[in-house]
Amino acid sequence: MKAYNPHEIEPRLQLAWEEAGLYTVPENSDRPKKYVLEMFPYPSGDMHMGHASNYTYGDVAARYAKMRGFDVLHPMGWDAFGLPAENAAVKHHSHPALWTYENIETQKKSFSRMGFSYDWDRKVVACDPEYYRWGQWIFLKFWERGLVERRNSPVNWCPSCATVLANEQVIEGRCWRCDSEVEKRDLTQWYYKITDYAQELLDDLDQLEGWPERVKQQQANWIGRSEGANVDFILCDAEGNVPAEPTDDDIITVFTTRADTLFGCSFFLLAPESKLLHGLVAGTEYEAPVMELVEAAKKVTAVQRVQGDHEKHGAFTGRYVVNPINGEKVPVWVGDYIVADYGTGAVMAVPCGDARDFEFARKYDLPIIPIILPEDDELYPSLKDEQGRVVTSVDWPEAYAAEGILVQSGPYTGMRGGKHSEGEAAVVAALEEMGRGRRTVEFRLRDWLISRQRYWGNPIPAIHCDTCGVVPVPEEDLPVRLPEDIDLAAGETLATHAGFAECTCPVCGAPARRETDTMDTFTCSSWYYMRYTDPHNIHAPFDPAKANGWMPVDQYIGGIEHAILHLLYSRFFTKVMRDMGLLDFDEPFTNLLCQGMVLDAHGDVMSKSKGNVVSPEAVIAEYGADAVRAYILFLGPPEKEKLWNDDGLPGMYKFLNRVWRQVHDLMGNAGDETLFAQKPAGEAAEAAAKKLARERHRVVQKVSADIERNNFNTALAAIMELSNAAGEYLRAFGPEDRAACEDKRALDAEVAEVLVKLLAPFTPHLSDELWRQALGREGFVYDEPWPTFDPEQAKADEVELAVQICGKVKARITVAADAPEADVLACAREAVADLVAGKQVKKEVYVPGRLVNIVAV
RNA sequence: GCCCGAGUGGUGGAACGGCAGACACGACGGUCUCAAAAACCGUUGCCGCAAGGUGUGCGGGUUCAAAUCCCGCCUCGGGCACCA
Repeated sequence: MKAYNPHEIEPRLQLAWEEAGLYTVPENSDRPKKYVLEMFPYPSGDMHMGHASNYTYGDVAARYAKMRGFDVLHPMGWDAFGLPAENAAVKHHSHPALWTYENIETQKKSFSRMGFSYDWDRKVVACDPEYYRWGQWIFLKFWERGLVERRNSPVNWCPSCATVLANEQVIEGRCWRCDSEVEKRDLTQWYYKITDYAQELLDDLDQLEGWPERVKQQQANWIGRSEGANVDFILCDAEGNVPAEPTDDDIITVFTTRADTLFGCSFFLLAPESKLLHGLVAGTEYEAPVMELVEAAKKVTAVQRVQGDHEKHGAFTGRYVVNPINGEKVPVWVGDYIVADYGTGAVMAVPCGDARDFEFARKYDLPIIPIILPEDDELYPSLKDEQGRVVTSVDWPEAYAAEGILVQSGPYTGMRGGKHSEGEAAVVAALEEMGRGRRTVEFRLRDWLISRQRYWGNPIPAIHCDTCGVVPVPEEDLPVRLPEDIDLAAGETLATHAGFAECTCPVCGAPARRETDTMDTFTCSSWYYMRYTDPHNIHAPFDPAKANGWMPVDQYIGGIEHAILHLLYSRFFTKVMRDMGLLDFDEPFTNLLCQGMVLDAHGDVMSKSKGNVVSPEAVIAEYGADAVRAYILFLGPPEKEKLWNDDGLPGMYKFLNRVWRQVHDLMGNAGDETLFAQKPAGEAAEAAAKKLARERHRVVQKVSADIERNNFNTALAAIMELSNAAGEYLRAFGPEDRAACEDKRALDAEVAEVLVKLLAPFTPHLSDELWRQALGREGFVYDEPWPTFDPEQAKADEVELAVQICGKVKARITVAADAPEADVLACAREAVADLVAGKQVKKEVYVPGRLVNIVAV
């Protein structure tokens, strides 16, 4: 027997697997399919521990599925567009493609060194024109379907990245990538109208039973559906007179979820960015203070706002509107806490029921009219009895936003108020009746801003023509290729590049300008998983038959940081492509596993600046890929954060060594390396043999179930238990003892095979080497069927039970597993007879295989 | 503020409402060795010499039985946030 040497085995087998095309998945077989996918990486440089763990989980799932008889699609690729490549190009005076492809090669080698079972024939690289042309094609199809829009509005601008960002890419007012403070700018940009799918994106979360609850919750939060009503207020003069026939210009609509509080509206607010504002104050004494506030509001950054407690500011416009529910005149103010692009950008203020309005009313001494009270409030009886009493702001301690009883609310007084309340329904019904309100739903989700002012991305296939306007690039002209001769270090961009923008209008043939913005990299990652199903198609992004055959992804694995971004966009793409007739399913990812971060031993994030980074390459160099894989899996459940402690790795290496020797020993070819101490065979020894035979079945059952639940750590623990049982057995019987007994020879061979196969998804090199070298088999263990088990044989014929008195363990008894309840109880009573003596037995509970509980007092 | 999730030995972590701490790491003791490494054996929640007691963030409750279910807190992590 040779000693276990991963450094010799692993590279040799990796080469053999590659030469055999082991991971090339067959098309059109009659086996069931399984699509196992890990989120493709950004080619940032070396493989880090996050990659290693993420892809190890996927590899176990894929290898297990293959051995269970599935055709397994398990591809890999690179999310290759993005800013780091540009920054590197500037730094090294080279081209982003160079840096990108170099990193891809480095990572690809690392992945192979980990022994991952990827079908490399299906590699997808997002910056390859053969891939990105279809991203452009999808853009054109979205455009045809009215899902592309170019519009001017305030957008998030990252000054450091020199580009705009999507809402999803702004985290607490900062750029998701470089952490710079994001500014608001008014710019004309390209959007994908994801809001058209807001309702379905929300509803279909319910279908996703295989997704973690927190991810669904986060998406629901982000989509942010609010049911409410639009209510029309009408501009009036200072006396409260409204035009007899109000036109659209006289109406300002607000969105509210609390129409029930309309009687408490004491002022009215517009966002500083409101387009109506200037018309209301132009030429009046109010113009100056209002405009001053508008200017001041522009200077408040998102970061300042997020950091909370930003004091509210407002200014009176000198104008009034009439409240449709009671005809009351209320003043119109501008308030810097009103969000311009949510609802209508105008709000009815009800200070008694809203903390923000309350704060504003206090500051500017505006009336606070109490119209809703908690049922047990002490003011309630007095207000209820004395209709018409107006309590001033001095009397009213704080905003009451919860459900309550409406007071001072005309015909609605006494009704329940609150969101979706009786009062709310009644008020909206009345407004609808008079044509001054209607039910509506608002979403927090904004359209997806996809244009970026960067070079290293997928060019937006559009052309600007002076006569025809903005027109699409004809399909046959795709792809719009990125020019290769660009000097980013000298500050050159697509917009300043000589030649790129130059073109002719495809409609009228006149000289025109090409769009010089590129697409958000998240457009590339929104459909790559479909491309894997048909990666070399030159006529279409994919053949719908192939995509429908493999999709949806059965098991998707990636980081929690994409809970919203990538996962929401991908769901959106899937739904649009379904509506285009390309796909016949609604959701791209059936089961989602979000892995937790790998942290250092103290629980800190690994970072270069902290100097606490553990490189997978370095530990592979010491212990081999199999030990690293197994150790990662053993650290804990995938979805939890994992603390990497170098001290544990040698332990895993030791375990693999032990299995190596045990398998050889079981096969009778350990030679002088039979290291296990010999004990004379006897009754205890026979018990060890019996236990091993039982464990062989029990452990296969447990490992199978655990892998299916992604509990890889406990699956490995169970394999260790089988190995421990094998160790006891091998210590009890020497090679000669076993060779002389037919039953034992059979047990030896069976346990050796089971150990090798159970470990195959976890430590593929070790298993595959043992498969041929120790077990003397042919082919690859990857192609072998997963071991089966017999639940009957997994059961022990004798069990130890705890005997409790009132829930406290007082004794233990051993009984036959199938002993009748009466016998077990009799045995239990006897075991604790002295403790029960003189007491009255009230109840006896027998849980087979577990315990007997005697309740005696 | 709203919405999720998590608190178990020295450490990572196990545990369909049924013997808490599986499986490991570490530590301690031992075998082998001139010695060390490797390998192997044993001990290891806490208090206690022991009998025994006690124990899953804290306080209650349900139950024959609670880490697990319910109620109220505390702490930590994550998401959203002047979203009307």
